[in-house]
Amino acid sequence: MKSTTRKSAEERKSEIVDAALKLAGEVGPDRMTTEALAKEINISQAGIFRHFPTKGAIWEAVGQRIGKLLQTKAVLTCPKNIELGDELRLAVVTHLAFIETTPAIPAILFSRELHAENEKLRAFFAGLISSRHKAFSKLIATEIEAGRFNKSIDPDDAAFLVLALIQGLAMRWSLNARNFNLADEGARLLQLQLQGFRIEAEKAE
Amino acid sequence: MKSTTRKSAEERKSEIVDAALKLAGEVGPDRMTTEALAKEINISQAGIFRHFPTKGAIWEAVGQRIGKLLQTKAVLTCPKNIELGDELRLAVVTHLAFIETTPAIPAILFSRELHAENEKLRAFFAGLISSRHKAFSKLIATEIEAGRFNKSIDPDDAAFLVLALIQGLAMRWSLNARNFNLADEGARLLQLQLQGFRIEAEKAE
DNA sequence: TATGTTAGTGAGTAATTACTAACATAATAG
DNA sequence: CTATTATGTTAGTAATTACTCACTAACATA
Repeated sequence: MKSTTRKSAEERKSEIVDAALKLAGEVGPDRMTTEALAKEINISQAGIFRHFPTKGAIWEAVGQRIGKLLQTKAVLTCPKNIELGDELRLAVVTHLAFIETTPAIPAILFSRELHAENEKLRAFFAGLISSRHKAFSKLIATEIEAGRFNKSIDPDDAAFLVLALIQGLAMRWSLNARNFNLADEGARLLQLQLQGFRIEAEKAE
Repeated sequence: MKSTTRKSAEERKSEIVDAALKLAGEVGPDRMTTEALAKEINISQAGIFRHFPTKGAIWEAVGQRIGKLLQTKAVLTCPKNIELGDELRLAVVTHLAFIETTPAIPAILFSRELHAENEKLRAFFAGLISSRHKAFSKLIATEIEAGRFNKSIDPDDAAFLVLALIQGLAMRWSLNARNFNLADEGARLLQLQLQGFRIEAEKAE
């Protein structure tokens, strides 16, 4: 199929990153070959390398795309059918909802590409996670100062528990073929988690 | 290097599984090639296939080995320097200590081999996790019945939180090049986690 | 000691996959 | 309208890796 129209490099690059995100979620990061990528957007495999010098560069671009999405889109994807008591719950449920629409994220997080092959990608994700941890920690500190959370709690540790909740849930979601609702399940577990942090109120129903 | 002594098939099989566990932890499950396996035990690469029909079969054997280790060795590896308040904490810290001595476990849990290539291995690990979940859930239910945990807590959900704690911690450990003490860090976080479940006692120091 | 069995080897093969080289044509600036 | 550049193609390469095959040496034992 000889193409008659060509796209700008910018557009193609974007298409390639789109396809990478899609395939990383669908078939897994390590099966996302340059061949599969090429088929997805209907160009030749070699054509990919017009736009990225190495496959590693594609992964970097995917990382940056995810970073951008997290900034710009995350809030929008927050489901409206969940009651939100506070900012922390908003942040967590929003994050989960975003993961649900972008399953490539946990897939990449559990991938060989990240853990063994691509140091830059690992550093990038480590940074993302670290920034989430800081954000959660800050929100928790605020709750403590406001007297809503027990003041004996270390905000950093509590933030680790919340992060672990997300990651553990993502892992279970992944192992269970993504066949339950992340945000719903997460909201329920988070309720229980935060209840443990809270000071003497509605602990028993 | 022509060998002059030969080992029994049983012995060799065991050696191969040992080497697989070791290499999966050291270089990662997906870099554990049959070549590397062969070098590790000083036989030819082809020799591996005298004992296992496919590489997948090796993974299955590794899974079973891990299952056995969990049963028989887990309790023994529990570190003595940690005070244990109750059975639940014993179970979790023991589990973490075992992971620490067998880093192949999280490595496999995050591997493509498990998530994408080997359905049997996935099922096996899913079973392991499920059995841990049940065990934790039971222990938590006991605590609730004994009046030490808040009775509004759902034991299954609470067990998910505890499991998530372990898995999230293992992920952080893995991403941080295993450069902190799993059992110690886990014991501290668990303290905070369980404190949230407990009924009105020593909540503030 | 003859004979069959089992553990082992060396030399391949087929498939996959990131990446390159040489060439081709659409888009576009002058 | 033409020259140049950017985007694309086809056809390859080199490396990796699970797995096979023909054959051999150690071992058991009748």
